[in-house]
Amino acid sequence: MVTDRQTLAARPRRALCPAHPRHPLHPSRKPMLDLQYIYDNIDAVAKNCENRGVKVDLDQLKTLRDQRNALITETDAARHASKELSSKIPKADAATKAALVDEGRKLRETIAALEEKQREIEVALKEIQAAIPNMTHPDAPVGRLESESVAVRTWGEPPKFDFEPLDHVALCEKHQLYDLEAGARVAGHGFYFLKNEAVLLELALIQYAVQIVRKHGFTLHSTPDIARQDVLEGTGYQPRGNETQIYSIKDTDLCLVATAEITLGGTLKDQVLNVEQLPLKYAGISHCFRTEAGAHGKATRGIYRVHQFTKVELFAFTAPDVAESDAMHQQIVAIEEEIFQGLGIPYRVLDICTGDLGGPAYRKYDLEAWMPGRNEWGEITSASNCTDFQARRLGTRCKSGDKKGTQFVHTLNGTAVAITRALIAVLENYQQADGSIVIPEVLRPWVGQDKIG
RNA sequence: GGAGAGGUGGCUGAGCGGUCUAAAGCACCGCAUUGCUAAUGCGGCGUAGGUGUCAAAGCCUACCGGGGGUUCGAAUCCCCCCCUCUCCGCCA
Repeated sequence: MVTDRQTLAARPRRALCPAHPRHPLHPSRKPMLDLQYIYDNIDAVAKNCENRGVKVDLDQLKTLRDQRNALITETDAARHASKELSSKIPKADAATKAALVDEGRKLRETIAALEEKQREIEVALKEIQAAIPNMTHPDAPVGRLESESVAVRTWGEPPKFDFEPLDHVALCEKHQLYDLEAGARVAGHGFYFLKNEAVLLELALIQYAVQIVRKHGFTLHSTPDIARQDVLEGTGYQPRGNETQIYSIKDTDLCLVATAEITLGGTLKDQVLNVEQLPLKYAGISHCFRTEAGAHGKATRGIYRVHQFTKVELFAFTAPDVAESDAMHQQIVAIEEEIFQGLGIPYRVLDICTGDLGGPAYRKYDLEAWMPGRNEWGEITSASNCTDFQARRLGTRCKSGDKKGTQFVHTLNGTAVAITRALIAVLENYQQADGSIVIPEVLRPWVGQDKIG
């Protein structure tokens, strides 16, 4: 994912918490850790929250959990009584019947009151539960600051220019590769027209990425660009509210997707799979729409941070086993690296530190490309292993022959190529002294020329 | 967008206000039996939560597309929504 971690990856929590569990902003709508797991591993969870810089009242959670269980027992007993009573009514004579019906009516009220109480406790409980982030891979670097993420490896050499390199803004203007003014006129700031070779590059990058991921067994999808609210919620996005990153369509429950992670993850919402079907490897092409709320003033020049871009995304469902999802995570990162190595873009791989993981990720690697125009590294991809955190909310489970019941699968997502960021990296790294831009070898079959200008 | 039909357990499919604790069949598993393949009989066969236990068994509750309502009692009646199929309209 190419995204501002502060705003999207962190997925800020709601400010207000409406009481109804079905309310779109209700905390239960977020992915979360299993309640029983938290209860049984309270110390480990507490330690993890601390590492991630998240404050949670686990004592309160424990209290509420006990209250909840007691209430469930009580409510179930009341319902049992009610059922028993009802079954007597058909056989009763008229006199006792009236009395029984009356008693039943009272029982119904009791049950309703208990249920109401249970709901209240559940709301409070889930509010805490939803604030608890996923557990963390033992090898992930512990740290609070973005700078504490660890560069695990670097590939390629930042190009040395014997001239003053231009940034993508200058390059795009010079070669008429985009039209920001027209974009703003048509749709507002943050929207843009790609033009000329940039259009060909966009198509070429998609083709190139799609060919590679397909080679690695990812099933290609071109996905809807909109999704229902409950799909957004299932994948852990907050569709509405003040700080949302998501555009929603008025008077409907539809939203513009921020990534194909949402649509691909949604494909198996509430499904029970057979463990033998796993892993499932999906790739999706979609447009991505992001409001970038709260991101004003940060790198707003050009197309580094925009409200819409096109992306090829990888998504995987694996067996509920950390060894499995870990291996898939490595594979996804390897594919991302293969893509950027093929493009000849220098990059480094960051092992994201605990404080910057966001809620759902168990571990996350970002690729940052060298961007000469910024004279620094810039995020181009992001790959997360969400273990079962997202699947719990999505309701994607699997059955394995030897085990009773079902387990939540593990989900992973990663960027194959996000067009705007990749475009910046290509343009800036391949610029020449004469102002022209060389087209990377691997893209030429689709671009149809070897340089711009 | 309009009209009609329909969504029930892994699948087929009955039930249309009161042991539904969901019939039956298929599939699947176990046992028995028949010298093999196969057939037959018997039993089992879901998910989630709670309780219980060292663990389990067991017991309780919920779940018949989703949500809400009526009722002592709802798969069954009422309202809203979603989806599928057929036909019509519109359209790239």
